[in-house]
Amino acid sequence: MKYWLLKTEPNVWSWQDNYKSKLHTAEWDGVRNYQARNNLKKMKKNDLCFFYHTGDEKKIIGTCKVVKEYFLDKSDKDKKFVSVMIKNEKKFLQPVTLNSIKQNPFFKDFILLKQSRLSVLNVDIKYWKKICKMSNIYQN
DNA sequence: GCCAACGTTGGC
DNA sequence: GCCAACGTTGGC
Repeated sequence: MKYWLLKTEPNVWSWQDNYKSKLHTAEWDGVRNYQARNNLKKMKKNDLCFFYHTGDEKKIIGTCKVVKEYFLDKSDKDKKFVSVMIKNEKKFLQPVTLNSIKQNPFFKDFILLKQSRLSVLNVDIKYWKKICKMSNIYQN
């Protein structure tokens, strides 16, 4: 089981938009960066992802689950990029802000901070657990 | 709105 | 294949 982080500009596609979709499930499309695409291709069914809002928000809103592994992104005419299907899981009681992550030295090697332009990235389990604690969703 | 950090494109 | 010029992302 792997953990990921998916970035989106909430004006374009938000947590709420995804939640309003049938079965809270929607296609994660529009990725046009090869490194991000390669990460999409590594995602397995039931892997979990953080749902991150960029722009004015810059915070992790909640978690979602990969319910369908990668397939061709129909919005890409050149057929080079792929999508996955994701389903909303848990909305954080307390969204975890980029700022709070940056403040904590624990996260100094987190890819989120090192490659600010990468929109689909792997999350080490130690960061996953720590962020879940900060969100007040999970007890441990 | 600016700009750093990347990515991409196209001339050579 | 190099790299200058240009385009994009996303944090500030």
